[in-house]
Amino acid sequence: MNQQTQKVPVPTLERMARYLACLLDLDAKSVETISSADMERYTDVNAAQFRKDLSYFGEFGRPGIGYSVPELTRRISKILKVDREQPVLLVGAGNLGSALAGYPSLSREHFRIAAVFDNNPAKIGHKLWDVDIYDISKIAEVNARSIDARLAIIAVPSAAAQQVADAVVKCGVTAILNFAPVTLRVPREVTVRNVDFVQELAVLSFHLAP
Amino acid sequence: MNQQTQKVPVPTLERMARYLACLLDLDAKSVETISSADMERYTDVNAAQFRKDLSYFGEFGRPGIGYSVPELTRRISKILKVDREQPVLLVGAGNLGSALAGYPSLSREHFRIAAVFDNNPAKIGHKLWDVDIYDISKIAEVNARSIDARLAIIAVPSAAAQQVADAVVKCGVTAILNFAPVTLRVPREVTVRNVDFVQELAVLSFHLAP
DNA sequence: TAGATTGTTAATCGATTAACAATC
DNA sequence: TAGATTGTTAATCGATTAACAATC
Repeated sequence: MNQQTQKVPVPTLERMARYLACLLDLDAKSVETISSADMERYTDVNAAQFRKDLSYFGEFGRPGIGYSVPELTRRISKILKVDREQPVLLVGAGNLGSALAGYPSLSREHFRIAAVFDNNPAKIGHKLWDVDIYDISKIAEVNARSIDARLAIIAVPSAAAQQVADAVVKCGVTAILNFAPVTLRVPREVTVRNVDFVQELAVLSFHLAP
Repeated sequence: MNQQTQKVPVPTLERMARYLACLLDLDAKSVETISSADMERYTDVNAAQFRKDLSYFGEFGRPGIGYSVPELTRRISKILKVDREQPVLLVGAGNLGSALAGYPSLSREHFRIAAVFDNNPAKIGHKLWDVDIYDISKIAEVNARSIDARLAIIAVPSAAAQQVADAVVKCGVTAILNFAPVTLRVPREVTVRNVDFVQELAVLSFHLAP
């Protein structure tokens, strides 16, 4: 069975992304072959889980041998669609946006911040790292012109997040990474993932001794 | 049954943190009462799920009426231990660390960045927002002196993350929020949560049309 | 009382893991 | 061949959701 006929669990996708990051490291170190037991050592993901995850997408290894690191890297990259360059719109050129745009592992996985948007006149027309900052009202125009991104990162204050989501969806974005701690309303065909580090801290806080 | 006798699923804790953020908003708007069906409208979490989640910790509502927003806020805050101020060590005063320290919702949930650490001599001795930046080698000393934090945020490059984790664990930290895309090795009693936004992007990328 | 909504049980659904035949 | 390791099935485990008696 494959991706078309069977739907892939979200936890599997999350782990696939982990495997890829790990494999890119191994590949950089010129490791050639790896077994599922080795992967467990690197990622803490159960070896059976690893093999099961891969099985949603096909066959990747050789019994008795293991997996070719370069080949597995290539094939997972393709599955996650990071074998090609993926342009990303970044909305919000504040502290967080700036940190995200400068993140080293972005380019390694073929994500490219293609344009930055902000509503602060002091920033518009300047650059964030190497990327032009445009007025938020220009999203549609800029994206249509040449970028044609379908991925957007929302790194604006909570109060503005929904409007920004509406705007990026209108210009063709179908996947949003949202850093504002609010529930975004989007059409069903748009995928949203939320990152809320205060929520993460709260979960950790629960585990503290009294 | 309660927290002592039954273990709470991690997804429940994650949602508890969401509920709290939502309730803080509602409380700020002076909403007095809310039903589980209302909560579903705000958070997209199924109403039965919401009630089930709360049931791990006791009884919170009144049949026919719903939940008192101030009371529920107070009680969830207590469960997540954010009813008191929680000091947090931030390691890494780069772009990301800076963005995190300045995050507005931190203080609302009673987290306080109590000290910042970096290995860049140009930063040590200065401040990040209002907080002193110390040399990384001083973690134990600074934390012992007065802060006594048990929560730490690691926002340093991947290559340094494990050493930093070792250092904070040694000085009494039992919960770590890790932004470096590596698997940290820590003693069993230490809780780690990872935030990896490139991984999040990769999951989104999978969902893009070919 | 009648209507609303909780807390909890039981049913469903889905994800993880162990086991093992197939195969390199 | 013997040993190692895959891919997949079946068993286990855990989380979600529907249903409903209790109760405000």
